[in-house]
Amino acid sequence: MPISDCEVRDPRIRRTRQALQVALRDLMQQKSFEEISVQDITDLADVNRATFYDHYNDKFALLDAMVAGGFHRLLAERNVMFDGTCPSAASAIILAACDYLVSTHAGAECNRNSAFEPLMEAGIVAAIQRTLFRGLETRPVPAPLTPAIVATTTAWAIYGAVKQWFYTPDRPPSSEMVQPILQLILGILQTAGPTGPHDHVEPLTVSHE
Amino acid sequence: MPISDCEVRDPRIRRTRQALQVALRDLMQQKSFEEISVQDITDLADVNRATFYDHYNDKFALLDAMVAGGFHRLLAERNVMFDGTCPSAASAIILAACDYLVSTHAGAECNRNSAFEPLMEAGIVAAIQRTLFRGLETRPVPAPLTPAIVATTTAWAIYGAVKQWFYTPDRPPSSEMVQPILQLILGILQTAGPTGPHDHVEPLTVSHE
DNA sequence: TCAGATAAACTACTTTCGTCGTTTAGACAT
DNA sequence: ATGTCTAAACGACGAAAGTAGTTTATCTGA
Repeated sequence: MPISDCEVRDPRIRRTRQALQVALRDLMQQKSFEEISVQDITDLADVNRATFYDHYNDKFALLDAMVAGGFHRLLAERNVMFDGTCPSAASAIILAACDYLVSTHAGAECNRNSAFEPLMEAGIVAAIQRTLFRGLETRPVPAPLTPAIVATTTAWAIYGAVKQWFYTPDRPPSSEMVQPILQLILGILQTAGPTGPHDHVEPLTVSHE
Repeated sequence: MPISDCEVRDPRIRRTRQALQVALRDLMQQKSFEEISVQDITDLADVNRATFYDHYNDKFALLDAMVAGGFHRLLAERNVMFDGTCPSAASAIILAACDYLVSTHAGAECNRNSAFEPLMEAGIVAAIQRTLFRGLETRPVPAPLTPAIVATTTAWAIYGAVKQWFYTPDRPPSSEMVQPILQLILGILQTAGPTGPHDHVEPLTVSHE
């Protein structure tokens, strides 16, 4: 039975799981997701096929972990942290989502079929949601809303906007879309009241490297 | 090879596909989605297993068609039409999403794993998006936004809110959540300007039966 | 009504999936 | 260093997934 992916201490587990994720990523440069078998992945990762199932329920679970982890890492690399006061950190999240979507669709196309896209999308949205929630969980929101609802709504809204931008023919560069998308979703975030003690909050630091 | 699902003339095709969808729906009252095999579905639908693949690529595609069609039908039954002016029709969409989510999760639980949930969610969101887009496509929006982007963003935001409500412990009844959720997403819709010729637009008619 | 078209049934086959039980070997604490 | 714990390897198995080709039955249009 598979074990949770976060906070794995044993280096053997990390090595194997990373090998599987790298193998899947590389294979997706050539084939579409549904053409890839578990055997293909384990062959390339050089682990036994049965071992695969010690870590993931199926290839969908592997994809899920890969996307969620990859996007979360992208946010971490860019030092994106959201503390509840919106503007700059939210922009960084939007831009990261644009970049990630572009990067993952660089390889083989025809992934618009099957369960691939919805699954990848769910992973991205979940990562955005967690980031937003960390900044919102202590803030008051009018009942019956909750910080979780505000965070989830914003996360889904952001991804929806980015996705539609991505599939727009002759889309403008992502840098020009960040502000308009931010304006779209700002109304949701403003539902949350000011953060507890202080009335003024310093804008969040965001650095691109 | 599967054929598109909309506008099927041959009654044989309609009968078979409906039988498959009904079978899957009934089976999901007892087992979780991933426990259901194609054989189970075709046995209950009383069609040959090979015939299944004449209509759908796999059971995920069947689920997709079932959810999208089912939710679309729910909207149609309630006479939900969105013509671009927000309030009442948007409320009806939100309420329908709540109801549909509750109804589909009435049977076997443990569907939070695997690809089931993301796939179902994608179907619902797509149906919401199409409904919104029909009402928005002729309205002006500030560049570089497009009616499609506004519609998609709203659709995803609505579903995100409803989903998080659904998973909230001791959640209030859906009727009490419609207004707060509407307030959350209203800001997005208001990005779209007034509909073409007339400055005042009559509220959309919505009837529940 | 009849003829052509085509969906469905059916059989048979290969591939992939998912699991089980055993063995091997690497990680970690003492 | 040494012993214990446990992940990984491995082989084998049955079940399910897909696919291919042929036959049968039904719809559709003239």
